[in-house]
Amino acid sequence: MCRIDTNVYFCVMDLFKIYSEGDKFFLPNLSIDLVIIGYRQRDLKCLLLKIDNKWLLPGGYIKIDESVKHAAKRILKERTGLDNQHLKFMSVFGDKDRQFKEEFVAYLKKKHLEWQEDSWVNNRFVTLTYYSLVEIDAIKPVIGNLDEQSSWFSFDNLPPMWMDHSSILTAARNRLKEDIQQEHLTYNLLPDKFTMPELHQLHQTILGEKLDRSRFQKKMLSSGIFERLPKLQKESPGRNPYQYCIKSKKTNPQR
Amino acid sequence: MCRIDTNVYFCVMDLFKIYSEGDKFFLPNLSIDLVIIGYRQRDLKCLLLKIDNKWLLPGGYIKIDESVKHAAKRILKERTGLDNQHLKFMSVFGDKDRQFKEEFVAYLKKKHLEWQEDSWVNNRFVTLTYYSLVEIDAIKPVIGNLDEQSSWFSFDNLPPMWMDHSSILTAARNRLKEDIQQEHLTYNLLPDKFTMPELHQLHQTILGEKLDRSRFQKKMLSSGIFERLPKLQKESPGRNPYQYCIKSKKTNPQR
DNA sequence: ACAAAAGTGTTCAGCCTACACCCATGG
DNA sequence: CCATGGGTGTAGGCTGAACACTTTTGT
Repeated sequence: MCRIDTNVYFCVMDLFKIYSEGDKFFLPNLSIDLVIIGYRQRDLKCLLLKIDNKWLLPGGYIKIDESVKHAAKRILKERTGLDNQHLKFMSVFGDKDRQFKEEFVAYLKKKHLEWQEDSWVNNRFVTLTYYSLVEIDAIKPVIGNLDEQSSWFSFDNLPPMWMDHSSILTAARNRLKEDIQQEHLTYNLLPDKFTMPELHQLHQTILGEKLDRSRFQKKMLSSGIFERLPKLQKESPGRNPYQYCIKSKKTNPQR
Repeated sequence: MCRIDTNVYFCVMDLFKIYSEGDKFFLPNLSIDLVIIGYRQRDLKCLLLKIDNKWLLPGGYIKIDESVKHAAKRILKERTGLDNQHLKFMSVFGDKDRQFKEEFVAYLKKKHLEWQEDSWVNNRFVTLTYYSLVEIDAIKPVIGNLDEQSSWFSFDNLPPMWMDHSSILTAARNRLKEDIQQEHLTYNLLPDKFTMPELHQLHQTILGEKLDRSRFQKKMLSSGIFERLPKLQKESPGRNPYQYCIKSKKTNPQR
């Protein structure tokens, strides 16, 4: 058993060591990829990292003495800086040729890292994907020591991506559409206080269709998970909406 | 790349080789476990294998040059003898201490197999679980070279099981309950020709509650996936039910 | 003919839908 | 006081629930 604190690990070990000996600390054929989803200006966005002019999902590996779920939470925390974010398992991507090998060769050479034919990163990886709904303004994206840049992209305007990460994004986008019909989870995308018109617009964006305003409001309120706050006194032209918060967040605060 | 036909592999390699060198052919920390579900005499059953007085789910490993999905299908075929069975991904079990090690020690010693501390089977395994709905009478369970016996068990009367396989079964039982509310897949548990009363009883068994006969029938027929056949002419006391088959099975036969 | 079991119809309630109306606020 | 936009009410239609009724067949 090798217990290694992730922070220590990422600071102390150099890249070479990660790539040559990572399989001593991580399960060698499994990875985790996260689709971190945010919402701003009527647009669904996801957080991506840049390596060598192509983008990829924030992800990581599962430590030998760590559960899969813990790994996913840890990676999410590493990337967003926050605990207790929404996190939901999506699916398994397990194609037989699913490996970075070909794509990484050029990049590693460029970085003057020795190309190791037998390095664990050349392995074929089965990846477990999760999606997480976050409030964009509450998190501060953290870039790792390989990534050059992190940025939010609209789902409608995605950049060129590594390997099969585009398909993972598409799957997440579709999955979210299905899930919100059953579960109330979209408030995770909004600040702690939000209005019904905001929530309404968010659902319309996710589903890509108009929703009846009246019915939407009644459906949401009948769920009983929202608590109305004193009305917003502000600068809008017409009547101002009430603000709402999530009841459970008060009794059992999430952040 | 080592391409090894599974049948050849299972016949030629001896147990010792599987357990000492399996990691040369399989992804070393991943397994697949199947909950194969059948239905007989108003009872939901699952297919289990016996090793050393404890039972376990039929399962297997993913070959290095094989997709996860293909592995699941292959394992299902190995165990049931049939292609194109229903198969649906369920979930990931990835606890950090998820390994057979402790439990296998006693058994391997009993079998006079040398206990190898560093054998790959001692690894911690993340398992990908699937469930499959099958027609009990159409399949002929195949036992592997380790299993002593295979048998169908009622979900209400499960035997002692290896590791966390009981929890996997419970998860599958609950998942099935949820899934049939959304999807029409239960016909997989019945023969190609079946009656509405049979389907009705099956749903009642799965859900564990009474369902209105009239409404059930109308709901099923309105889905449009069933095709009515000439009425059954047989030995029942009252009126005899129509038989139905699945339309898509005729145009696109599943077996 | 009657009992038993399958198939169909009827009624009622509740929910979804669409839209109209009311309310609060800024100009 | 009117335009703007949020909040609420209401009439019509659809679907689901409960149960009654009809049909078929063995005894």
